[in-house]
Amino acid sequence: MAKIDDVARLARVSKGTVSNVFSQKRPTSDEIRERVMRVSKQLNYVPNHTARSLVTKKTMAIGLTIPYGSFFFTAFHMQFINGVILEAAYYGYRVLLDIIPSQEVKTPFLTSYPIDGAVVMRPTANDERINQMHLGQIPFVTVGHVMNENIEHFTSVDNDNHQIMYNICEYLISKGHKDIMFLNASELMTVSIDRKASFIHAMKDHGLDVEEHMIHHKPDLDSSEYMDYGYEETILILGKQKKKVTAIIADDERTAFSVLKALKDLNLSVPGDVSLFVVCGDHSMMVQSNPALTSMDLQPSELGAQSVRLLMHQLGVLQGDFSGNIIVEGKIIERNSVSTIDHKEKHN
Amino acid sequence: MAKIDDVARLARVSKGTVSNVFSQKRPTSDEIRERVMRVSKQLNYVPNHTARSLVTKKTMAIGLTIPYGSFFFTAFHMQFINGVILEAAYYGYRVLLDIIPSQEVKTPFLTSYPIDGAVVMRPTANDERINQMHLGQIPFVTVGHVMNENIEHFTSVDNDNHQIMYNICEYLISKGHKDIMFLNASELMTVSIDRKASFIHAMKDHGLDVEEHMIHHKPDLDSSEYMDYGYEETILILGKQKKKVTAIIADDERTAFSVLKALKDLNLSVPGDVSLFVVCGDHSMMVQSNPALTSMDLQPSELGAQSVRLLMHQLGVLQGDFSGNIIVEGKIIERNSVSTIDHKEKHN
DNA sequence: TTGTAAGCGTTATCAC
DNA sequence: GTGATAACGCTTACAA
Repeated sequence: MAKIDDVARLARVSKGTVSNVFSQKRPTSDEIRERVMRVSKQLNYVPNHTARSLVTKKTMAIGLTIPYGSFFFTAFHMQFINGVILEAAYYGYRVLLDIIPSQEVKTPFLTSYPIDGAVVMRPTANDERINQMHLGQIPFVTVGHVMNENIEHFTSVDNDNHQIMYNICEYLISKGHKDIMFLNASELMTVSIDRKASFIHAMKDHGLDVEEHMIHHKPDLDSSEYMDYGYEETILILGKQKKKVTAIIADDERTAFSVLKALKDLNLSVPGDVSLFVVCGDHSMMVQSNPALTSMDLQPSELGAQSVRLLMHQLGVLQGDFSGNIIVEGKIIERNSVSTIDHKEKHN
Repeated sequence: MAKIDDVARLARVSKGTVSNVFSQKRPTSDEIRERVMRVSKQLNYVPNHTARSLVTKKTMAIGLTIPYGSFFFTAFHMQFINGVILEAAYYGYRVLLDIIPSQEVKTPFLTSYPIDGAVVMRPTANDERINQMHLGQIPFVTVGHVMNENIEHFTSVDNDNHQIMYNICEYLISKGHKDIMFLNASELMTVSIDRKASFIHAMKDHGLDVEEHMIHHKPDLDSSEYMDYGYEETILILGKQKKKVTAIIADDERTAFSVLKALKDLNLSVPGDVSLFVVCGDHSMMVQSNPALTSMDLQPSELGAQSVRLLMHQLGVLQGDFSGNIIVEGKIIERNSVSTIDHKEKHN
């Protein structure tokens, strides 16, 4: 590969000038610029990204850290990633997928991350990756709030998980549901902690008790139960234990579909016997499902875009020291999986 | 951030020695290694990735190039990406998402790619990105074969699209279907070219004519029709034009769901009136759909892993100059969306 | 096994 | 506007 000296020599200018032509950081005369570009094309020269990074201390890449424990992407992840990539590209940044797989990895020793900043998706409590970023002094914004000791971090994007969960409960309760089963996200994630609290809160506010069988958490990725989350719980609680449950809240569409399958196996109809509410999920899937699934739209793509914008502020790409929380609204989208319970009927 | 000199000074060794401790390329005495590590921890030192890259000429990252025109990920993409990331991580490589968005981008001037190699997903005919890689001398493997002038490239991973399409057709024909509508992928992608050819081939082999209304191509991403692909075609051909169609082959699950919706709107049942066959698609979705969708499993995750392995051979990480095509098998998974046509019944 | 010093390919700082 | 030259932080011969 041709290097800057080759171009400089052939164009009979100094390397500094060639550099200026490409970086556009200093003006150059038309004549020289043209000559340099012509020679560059001829030699097939492009500036070496790594060398440039070494001196500018910018990699023009941001890391996208996917939560450990949700390695199988859901629609939420995909849409979020879409939002991040698109927005990052807009500012000339590339996205480095930064996933810590649970499997063994060959990386012998760590090095610094070749990124200027990072978007950390759904941090867990005391998330080790957050500590890493903090130590490495890498600017980052999280989706979902940080719960690490000694780290006060106020740059994050999130839905208002408290509000969202509260709204979902009120929605269901207003339809006459009292026996609600909540299939929450992984216990480790901070969002699930918030949602659980709000679930309990909302129930209490309406004079409803929360029993143990009503809240479940998604198992770890390594767990054999991971893929069946939703199915097993439904079979167990509604089938074997014969608990009364009139509505189920599922954490994502995969879980929702598992529930649907379990309900079918139990000969229970939706929403006739049991109502189903999905937190997030892919629109086209929700629509087509039978019945179409009522859901809470978390606007993942918007979350992704906003998180990048926040990061750009931290990196100085966007003006203004904009740090803080951005709340993206969640909207209930009514479809056909939730029905109203007529309590008089139930009295016989 | 601490640098290697700081560590060297404090540990009273040379920078070369510190380097050796971290890179493990040369043996170091236990005593010194320990001292260096202790000081490093104390100073919070990690080797600078960029500086290392500059001299080793390795970035330890591979690019993952998602096809232009399919910016909305399907299950195929997600599973493929999963396969790539996992396998790359195993060899200590990170993955740089390398998507060329159709929108305007701020990148003023190009630089070299900070990657050691790339996986190019679903290249189009005369794919510009392939030309770029070729020019930049970046090793790459494609998923789907290359159709660029002057570029002979034999390192790719693929399903046997000819065989797959042929098998699908034979499967449908064996069930008595003669009027099959094929909702193909984007016209630009090389896979769609192969599949179209095989579709026609298979039909001809069974004495069936292929009329114009039987083959469609997914519109461009920018097109307003993109999201409705499947719905519009079904309404148009089966509804307005009242063409006889007993089976539909959909390119992905999104398209399949759109078709399902259109069919419902047309008051046509699946598989009673029309059979539906999906190429690829997410297992959990296909299973839960009503009816469960019969599909061809393309094993995207396996494709991803294999493509990385091939790339590792090219990068010398894996031994042996393994270049060529790896074919990943496609398997028909029978569920409930395809029915057998009894031709006697149709004679009244 | 460890130290020394010459790069790696840019950009940045000065002069001019 | 342009040209020298010193960084940038590391690896790697080569020497010791």
